[in-house]
Amino acid sequence: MTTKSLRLDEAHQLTRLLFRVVDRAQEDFREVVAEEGLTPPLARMVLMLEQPQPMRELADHLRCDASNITGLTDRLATRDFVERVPSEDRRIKLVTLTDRGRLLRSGLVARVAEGSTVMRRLSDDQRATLRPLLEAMLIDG
Amino acid sequence: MTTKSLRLDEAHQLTRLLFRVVDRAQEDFREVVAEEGLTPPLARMVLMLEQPQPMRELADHLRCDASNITGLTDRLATRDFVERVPSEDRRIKLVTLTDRGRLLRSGLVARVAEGSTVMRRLSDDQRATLRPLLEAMLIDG
DNA sequence: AAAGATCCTTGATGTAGTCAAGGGTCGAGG
DNA sequence: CCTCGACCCTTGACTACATCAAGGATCTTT
Repeated sequence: MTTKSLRLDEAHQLTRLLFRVVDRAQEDFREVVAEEGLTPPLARMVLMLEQPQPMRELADHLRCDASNITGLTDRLATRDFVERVPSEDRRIKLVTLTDRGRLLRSGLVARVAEGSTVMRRLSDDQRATLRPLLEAMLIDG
Repeated sequence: MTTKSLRLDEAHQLTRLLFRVVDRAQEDFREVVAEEGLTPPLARMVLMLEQPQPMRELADHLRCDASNITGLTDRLATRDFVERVPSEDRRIKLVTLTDRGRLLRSGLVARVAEGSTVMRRLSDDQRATLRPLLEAMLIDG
């Protein structure tokens, strides 16, 4: 019983710790993408566009309603970062990066990786230790 | 040069991995608090109210504008989870859990700790390994 | 050819967040 | 004492996200 409540307490602490890391990581992300004038949802969408994607696909991956994608796409399109390209199946529209969008995306990719202060604080050894733990946390689902 | 680009690539991968964990953790949180009829911002506020807090304090900790706290407090107040209690300094209002709010909060604390599927996937050993890494990621500001 | 499914958009609605402005309160200096 | 500046909270206007319900266009299946 002592053992058990101790374990529970440890679990709570570790969870809190994880949440703080989560917060920090998001904040880092937000700051980085804000430098490019983007909000996190817009940036995530841009990052997902290495290849042109059907809007439906984007909705599935971002786990949101399809109608939401319409709005995000509109906002990116008015800034000339993406355009809607018709697909063979004419129901489907492929969201495609413009030249300007590709430039934006490559900048984002670099900055996001470098800008994660959370990761920068770890040594190479620590990173190597971390990787399998992160992978374990994602098993299934 | 090969070494360096390899390191960069590893960093990218690790960052992506971290982001997936972050996503998963948030999703877990959202599901758990949704069971209590709360959105994440409302839940975070409730969790912060172990003791009554000046609204200003809440704004600082949640890193948002003070006016935002007014809205969140309103929403929690109409559901009778919190109330505004005057402080000695009459400029300050203390957001305080009602009885119903305290009940809600203790339920949340338990569920959040247990509901983090991300953490449940780790063994005790893995958790022990993880902790110092998380701590390292948070060093300073 | 008709029925049903799929894709995207639109309109309505609610939450969350920001900023600017303003009223109430406190504290310090004249 | 009293005024000025600082601080706290609220309001109003605005934007971004997100959901749902409904609808038009297109494909697929029967």
